[in-house]
Amino acid sequence: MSSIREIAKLAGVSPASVSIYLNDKKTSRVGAATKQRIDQAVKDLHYHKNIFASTLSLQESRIIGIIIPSKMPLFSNEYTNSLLSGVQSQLSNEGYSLLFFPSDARTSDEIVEQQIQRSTGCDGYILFSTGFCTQDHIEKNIMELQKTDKPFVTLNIPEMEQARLQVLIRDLEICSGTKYLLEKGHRNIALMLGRDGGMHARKLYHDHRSLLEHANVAFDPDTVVFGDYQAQRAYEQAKNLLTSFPHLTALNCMSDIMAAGAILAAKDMGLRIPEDISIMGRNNSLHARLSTPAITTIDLHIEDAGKSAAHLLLAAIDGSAVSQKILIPGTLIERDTVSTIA
Amino acid sequence: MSSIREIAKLAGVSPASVSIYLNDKKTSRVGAATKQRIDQAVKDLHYHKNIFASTLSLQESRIIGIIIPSKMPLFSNEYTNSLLSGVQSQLSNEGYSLLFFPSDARTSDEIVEQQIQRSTGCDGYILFSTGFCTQDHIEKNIMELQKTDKPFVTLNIPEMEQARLQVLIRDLEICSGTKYLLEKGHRNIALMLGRDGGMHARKLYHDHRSLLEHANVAFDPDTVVFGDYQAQRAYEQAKNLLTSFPHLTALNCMSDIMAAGAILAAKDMGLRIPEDISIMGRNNSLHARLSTPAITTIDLHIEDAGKSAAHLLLAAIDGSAVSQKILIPGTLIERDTVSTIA
DNA sequence: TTGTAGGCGTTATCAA
DNA sequence: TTGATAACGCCTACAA
Repeated sequence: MSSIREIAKLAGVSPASVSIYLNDKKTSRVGAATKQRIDQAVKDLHYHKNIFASTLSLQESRIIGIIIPSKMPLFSNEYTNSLLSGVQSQLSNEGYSLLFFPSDARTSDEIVEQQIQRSTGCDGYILFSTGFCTQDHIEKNIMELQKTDKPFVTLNIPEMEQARLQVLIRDLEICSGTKYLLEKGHRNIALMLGRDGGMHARKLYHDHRSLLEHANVAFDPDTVVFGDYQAQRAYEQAKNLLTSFPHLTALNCMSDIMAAGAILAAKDMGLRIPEDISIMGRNNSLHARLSTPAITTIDLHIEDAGKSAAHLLLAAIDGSAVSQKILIPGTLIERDTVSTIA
Repeated sequence: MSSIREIAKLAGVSPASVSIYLNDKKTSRVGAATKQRIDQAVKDLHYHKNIFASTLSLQESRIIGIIIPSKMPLFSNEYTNSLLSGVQSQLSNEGYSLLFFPSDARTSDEIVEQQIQRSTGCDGYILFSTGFCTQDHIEKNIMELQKTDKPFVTLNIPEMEQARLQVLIRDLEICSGTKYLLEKGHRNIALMLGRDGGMHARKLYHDHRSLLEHANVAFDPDTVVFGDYQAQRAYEQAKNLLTSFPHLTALNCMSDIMAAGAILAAKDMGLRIPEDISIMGRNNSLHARLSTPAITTIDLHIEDAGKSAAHLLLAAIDGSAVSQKILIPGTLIERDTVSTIA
């Protein structure tokens, strides 16, 4: 591992000159001939600057820590991946790297604590929420992050007093699938949610219920089920719902993948979609487009949310943003799984 | 940003004692009373060890660099995500972090060069291949990686002399979808590939062709198309193929998503699957399972491949692996999109 | 135009 | 049981 000193020796100059030249190729601080010798030495010794040493010296790493408080394997969830994709593309544009930390903890608050332990030196953080995060844990996570004295933005986490920089995906806070189904004349709507205890699922539950009540529709708690975001589970739950509540005319699913599972269930029961049963997804993922029938869904603009978060964080790092909330609204995508009821 | 020195001062001990204690809580090198004072100081000052400084001192970062030579946004491709998921879960178990680098370069060789530039200090690398990588570029990438003097493993890259540590997904080298279709009696098989120029696509092309020739089936180059791995493109290409070559009985697609696009095309043309046309996918992704009809596909065990790569890299880092090739075989998953031809 | 010296935070060696 | 000191590789202020 060749160091700047070896380059200096080989080129017959001082380490300072090498450093200055390599950080600013067109500096006038170093002569043309010297520059050439340095270039040659760099080539000969396969020199690359050690980011750890330079971070230590500059007190700036150009690395962003990604905090995802989940015990599931990373990169296995379409939703989080889209968020990450947005974050990465934006950060990459500005020359920032992304760091993902290990953790062997069980609960989401311990995971975050461990990850922060291994993260000192990052220039900032993005905190994701997951189905595992309870309100308590998130508050703890935010406090933990605040102690680092580095900027951070919360992404896709329900509104929180404590967080200064937030990007919110609005449709996770209002249950607009239910709203749409009501407009289409549906009155018997089941709701299929993600993990119980997750903040999003809870919020959706609450809003679903009040939307129904505002529309003077009786609310039956048994028509709301919590799952695990997986198609298989949704398949089983949809079957149960459709047999237990035959008067149901619509299933509002928290994700397209759950909707796809529900569609399979309905088909297997000999029901036609949308004539016999309407099914809403959420996300506008590829599954929604490729399904037959194509799934009516809500585009959450997840990637944009990721980009916004990255953008906001960079602004905070260079000091131009102090406190800000960005709301990403959803867009209804009407396809073939919802019928109108007279 | 409190340092070990401030902790030492507050606790009334030397930095050395603090360091030793924090790295080994039950050391006998530090007295019990001292330990307590250190713990208190750590709490009071929100101290976390600076990984950059510690890396510099230990010459070990416990960070693995992930090199993905693509200009597409990361985390937006199901295939790569599964690979990454395997890599991350395995590495996380052993306490390693993952680092993703930025790049604004255009070609895959420049991307890798830039990324390596920003990576010195990582303990090792995993090099991914992408549809953008030509043979030339990959060779250059490997050479570049070798110069770092750190271990690296190539993942999902066709066999390469130069690389010492490799994990190969076997089915990307033999076109087993075509083999299966031949066994099922098909003789008129079109092949729908990913990006032209990509090494995998080329290899598949070659093997498809020789499988046909071995079976004494005439090969028509016009029945092979290159795409972009996207469903939309596959949809259009499938329509073209099915109109231009009405005698076709099967479409072998390089990915499930392309297969899903092809299925949509066939349906739109009024063809029944698999009675009128058989369609093979590859990957055994969620799309294959959720599609109607469910797609017959080849499970590539992508996540396992990622885990193997991580495992191999860790073995190389601790010196127990020097040179090794791991082959991940594919498994045929028979579902509902391929018929038998008498 | 160039070199010297000190510091970034942590760790390891050696002496007390 | 503890403390002083040098080293990891880079950067920058200051001196030449």
